[in-house]
Amino acid sequence: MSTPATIRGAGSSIGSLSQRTGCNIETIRYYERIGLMPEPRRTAGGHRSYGKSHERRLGFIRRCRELGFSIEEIRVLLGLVDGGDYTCGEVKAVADRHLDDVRRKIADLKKLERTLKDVGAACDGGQVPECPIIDALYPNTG
Amino acid sequence: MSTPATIRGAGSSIGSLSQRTGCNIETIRYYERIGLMPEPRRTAGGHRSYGKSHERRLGFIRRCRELGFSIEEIRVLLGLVDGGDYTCGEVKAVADRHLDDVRRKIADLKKLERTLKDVGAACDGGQVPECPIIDALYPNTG
DNA sequence: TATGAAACCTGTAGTAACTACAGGATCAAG
DNA sequence: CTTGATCCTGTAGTTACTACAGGTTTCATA
Repeated sequence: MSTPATIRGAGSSIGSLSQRTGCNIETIRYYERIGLMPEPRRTAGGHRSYGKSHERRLGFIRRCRELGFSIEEIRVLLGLVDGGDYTCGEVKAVADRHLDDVRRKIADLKKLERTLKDVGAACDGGQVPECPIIDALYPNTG
Repeated sequence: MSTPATIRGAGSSIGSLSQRTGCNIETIRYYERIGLMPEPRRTAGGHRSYGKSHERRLGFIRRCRELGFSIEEIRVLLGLVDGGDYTCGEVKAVADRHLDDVRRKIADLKKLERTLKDVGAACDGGQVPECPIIDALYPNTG
């Protein structure tokens, strides 16, 4: 009458939290070690026991990571949330700074893509030795 | 009548190689340690002494890194060059694989950019607590 | 030739964000 | 009570460098 890991609010094991969130076990322990996740209660034998709030928080962290926020950015975000008195402006500042980062990365990669395409275009991929790509990769060959 | 570091083909110091290539000293030593750069000759006192071929090779490595090739990809490329019997096709294969990687990264970042923009749009950045960005970052808040 | 600062040497440890063990304890089912 | 799955801690590995500490060499100047 219940999922194996959640028997009447007794809390769930790290394994089942891992399965539900898609975050692997070592990573959950890692987040605890670096202080993103709070220390959970333990069973008599010392096994970690998680509740709903842990799952929510871990979900938040994972979502942020998917969106490319760094651990330190997430720490700031969580600090605001934990403090409880954050404003929209504070949160938006973090998000906007991050958006700028992402846009810069896109621009860099696009430049890179063009160069790689150009470099590759010079080469027909044949059996001939002395590939023009190699030459192109030597800066100002003289 | 000569640059301080290059006295009559005697080879240049790691410091001047660093300056000419823009690659910092620790990194040059690191490339040597991992086998990308060959061990250079040494002075009587044990200081590294580089020639033109080292500068060319280091230039190649740096250029590849700028283009986002990983150290292992560069190792493959250099292996082909060092072997001397590479074909255009082999080189192009490495470059094309890398170009695919870059394009995948661009696509991912663009998706991310859209999401961050959407998330940010919900927020007016005001003084109000309870920012909608935070809510958006909790996955399926129920 | 002596001196002293700048550059160099080796080896180790730190960075980001995890992942992967080793070696042992606990849990849940039968 | 046994057994196999899961969990525990602690340490080391990953990528591509960077940053020391503590000591030696070089080289321009006095």
